[in-house]
Amino acid sequence: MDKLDLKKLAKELNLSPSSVSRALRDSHEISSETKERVKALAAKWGYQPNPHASSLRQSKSKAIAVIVPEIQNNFFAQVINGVEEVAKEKGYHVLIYLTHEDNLRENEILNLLRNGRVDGIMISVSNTTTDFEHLEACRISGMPLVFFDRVYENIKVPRITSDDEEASFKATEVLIKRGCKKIAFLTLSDNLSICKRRNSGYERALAKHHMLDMKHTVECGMDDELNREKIRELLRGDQKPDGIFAAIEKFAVNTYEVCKELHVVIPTQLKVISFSNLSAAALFDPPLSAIVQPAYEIGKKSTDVLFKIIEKKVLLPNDKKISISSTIIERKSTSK
Amino acid sequence: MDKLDLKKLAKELNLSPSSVSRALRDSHEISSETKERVKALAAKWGYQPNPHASSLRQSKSKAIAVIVPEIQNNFFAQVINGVEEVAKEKGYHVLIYLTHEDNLRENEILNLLRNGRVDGIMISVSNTTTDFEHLEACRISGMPLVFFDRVYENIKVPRITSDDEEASFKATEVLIKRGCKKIAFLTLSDNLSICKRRNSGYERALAKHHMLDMKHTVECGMDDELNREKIRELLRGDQKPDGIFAAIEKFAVNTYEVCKELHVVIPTQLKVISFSNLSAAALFDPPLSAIVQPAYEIGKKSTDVLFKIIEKKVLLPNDKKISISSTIIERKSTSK
DNA sequence: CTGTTAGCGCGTTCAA
DNA sequence: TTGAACGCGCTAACAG
Repeated sequence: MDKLDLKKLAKELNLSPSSVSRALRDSHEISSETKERVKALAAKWGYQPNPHASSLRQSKSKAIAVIVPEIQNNFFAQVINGVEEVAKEKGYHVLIYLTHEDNLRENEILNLLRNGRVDGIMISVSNTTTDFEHLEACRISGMPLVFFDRVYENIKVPRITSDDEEASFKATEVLIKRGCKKIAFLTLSDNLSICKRRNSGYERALAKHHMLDMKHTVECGMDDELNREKIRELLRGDQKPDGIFAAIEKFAVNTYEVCKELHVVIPTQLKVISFSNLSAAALFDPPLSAIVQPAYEIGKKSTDVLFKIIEKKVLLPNDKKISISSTIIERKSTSK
Repeated sequence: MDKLDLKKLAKELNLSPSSVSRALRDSHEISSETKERVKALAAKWGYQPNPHASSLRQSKSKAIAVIVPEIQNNFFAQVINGVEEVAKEKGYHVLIYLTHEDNLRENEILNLLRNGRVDGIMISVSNTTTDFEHLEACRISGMPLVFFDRVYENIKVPRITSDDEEASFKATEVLIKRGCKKIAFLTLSDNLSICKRRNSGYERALAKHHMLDMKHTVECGMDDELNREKIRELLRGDQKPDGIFAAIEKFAVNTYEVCKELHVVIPTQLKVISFSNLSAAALFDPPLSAIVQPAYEIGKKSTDVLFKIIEKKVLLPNDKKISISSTIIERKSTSK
């Protein structure tokens, strides 16, 4: 059996292609009798409409794009899981693009998508993104667009995040309540929305407990060895902290590595808490106290909002800025 | 600025749309002078051809599909990373589909893709897949298809895997050399290729060391609590093993959980080794000995082979069955 | 309720 | 070297 199209179905059924098309799309202007006939044959022959023809005609692709910095990260993987779930229900397809934290790559990807390949875009911006013209251009072009987790506040599109500031505040307080006097904050780039918010939460907690003078922020990056070097310095210095709050899971891992190396005992000598969506954090030595973001929910909610835009529904005010609560799981790494 | 198409470019340049099209595709029958003119304007205006029109015309989509059981698993995430890398270089787009280990879902997805939406498919089959007609139908239809990791041997398409049998043999020998006398094997479904191969490696090692009578296989599943229950039984029974070899990372995690609960000390009372691509396995308590699969390489290689098929290149005999070596990292969980 | 016609935007004829 | 015309497969507009 070779190429199957509407015309072939139509000929077999003694109908016109357009009637077949209408029948398959459940048009109200087709008798239920012929609908049945058409659908039966379509099913029997396993007919699938050519998506390119249909997309071309309707100028919509039935596909959405998810742009993330990396995928080898439980958080983003869980988000994608949520996205796929919602997309599937809508009969949509999901395209994945990785920026590898590269602003240039992010730019290229957005360019590729500016031609109708997708009906909407969800993005978590890369940490090297300081120039947002490509995103603004995307918005202006009318492409449905949603930010999640790592957002850019100056562009007026819906943002779905977790409660970073509040969660960081609480996490810092956990350390304080467990007796920490000097808490260092390991963060990524300060031009990253999540880092800014997490930093505010950290500062607010310090301020509340009159510890602002002990504030110590260390900017880490993507390179593990470089991070370890910075953490080594930190733990060897005379301003040695007794608590570390890591804004990124990776940095908690780096901290654990250095502690092993330097024989710094967690939690006795150093308490650690971190953002992390790794379920195996409970098996760490010692089990890592974690701020778990609602990744799957963020994925689902972002996709919901994106579809509202695609379907030109009215966005409620609270669709435009959604914050979903994280959960703090205290484990041994912050115990007394 | 609204919709941009060949016609608009053509008008501005005083050329016909077909000439513009040819110029952009570097046709030899266009003067290099006009080529430059055309490309300059296209770049300036940020022209991107409509992918649906072009796909419809050329019957190719410039997209490939990756079908995986789940994404919240470092192995598959790393594979996708490799896939995206190669696809990007080829100017291809990557569609992601999750089966959630559901044969039915797998079936539906393959059906969706049977109409030209993608030029090729890469799949790691779900563990509930026992009926392979949908895959065979896909192959017969002429759709470029590649299996990776979890393959189905009876369908004649290229398979890219890691050296499961050999790696399992070695892993089992690690346990034996560290003094284990009773080694249990935690596996998923026996109709899964990887599990079959991993089981053979396990058996071969036992046989070599005359321990086949101690063979003990436990079939686990996707439900963590159920798995823990099975492991609890195992560790409480009078046939209590002194070594566990987990075919799937998840089961090692479940084992650790149960050991904590029952105060079974690893590695003194029980040694553990597992397939795992989790870099944080080094931070476990105790650090987990792991068989690390070359996930990223599997992703890249699979995509390379898929493109060879798409481009109708001749497949060398050793493109059809590729096995890439895993690496065993011994850590404290298997020390004496 | 159904058929006919036209055109989505592109790339490939064929003709000049 | 370029332009005009056609059709990929589908669906929306217009008839009947």
